[in-house]
Amino acid sequence: MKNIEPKLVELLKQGYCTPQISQIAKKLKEPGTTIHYNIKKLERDKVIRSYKAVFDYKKIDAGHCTYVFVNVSSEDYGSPEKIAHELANDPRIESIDICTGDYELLLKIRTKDIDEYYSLMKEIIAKFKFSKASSIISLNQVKSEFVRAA
Amino acid sequence: MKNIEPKLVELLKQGYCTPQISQIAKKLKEPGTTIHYNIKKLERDKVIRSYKAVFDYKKIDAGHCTYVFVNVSSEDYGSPEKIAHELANDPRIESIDICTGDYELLLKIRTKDIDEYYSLMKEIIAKFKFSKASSIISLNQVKSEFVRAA
DNA sequence: TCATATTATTGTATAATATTCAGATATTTA
DNA sequence: TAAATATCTGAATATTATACAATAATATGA
Repeated sequence: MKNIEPKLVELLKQGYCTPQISQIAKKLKEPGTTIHYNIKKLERDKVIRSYKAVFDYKKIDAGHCTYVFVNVSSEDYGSPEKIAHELANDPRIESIDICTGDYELLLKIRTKDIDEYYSLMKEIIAKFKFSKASSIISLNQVKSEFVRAA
Repeated sequence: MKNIEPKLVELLKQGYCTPQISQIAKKLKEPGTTIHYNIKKLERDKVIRSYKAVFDYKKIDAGHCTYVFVNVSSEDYGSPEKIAHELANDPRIESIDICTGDYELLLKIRTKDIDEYYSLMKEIIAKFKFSKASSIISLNQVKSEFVRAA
């Protein structure tokens, strides 16, 4: 058998979706062409960045969710953006923020389990020479990406 | 003129999108019917929870992003889930986690500006009798919902 | 092991949906 | 207030998803 599922998940996690114009038209009781026009405008103006799927992350081996506060190395302290952009390549990192407070970066990380989390952290701490990383583990994800849990 | 934009944003923020089967088929070089079958399976098994849009939140009056750690009231300490589910109704709250550490809840909040943030916080602190709330403001959102910033 | 049931793949036909286009209407600009 | 620009919308068309049926692969269990 072809194992298409992981490829689908990877594509749908970031994009490869599209708005349901006729469903929206029905819901808002407006002509489909009007909805179409307005959505294209939002796309043209880059108000909409992407259309994507939201998963039950436990079911795609990404059920272990952790927030990580990071102090970057003293050399990188002045421009954490560079590291942030490199971290953005990792598909296990859901979000990256430059933030106020005692740390420069706040990461949201999804891994299969705490073991995978541990190895990812060791990897990125070594690679980017973080001076400190402090973790908060999510025990229950009630809402994610504006979508409520089942 | 009809001002459809805010209604579109509200709908697309949580759903009203669908996968682009033929595009995925082209990308993965598989028959469209095979992709269709596999995606329907993911939906049937509730692996996929929703299809939605990701926005440039600055452009939809939601550019002020804050992470808020919450201590709930002593009465609610044993079951923060109840409050979490009520908070989930607010469209300005992107995510809600029950978490480890010094706080019970971690919220991700998107408002137009710090004024709207302030009034929202006053509202929910009063409503749910939080005993403490500690905020970290996002200065730069490099990646959100698995999608990189422009 | 081998028969049987279940699940997965895929081409063809059809249904549903998005998109184009052109004309009308509203709004902005100068 | 006239001209330019942006928005709305119905009708025609193009694209895409879906239903179906045949086939193939895998799992089940005596």
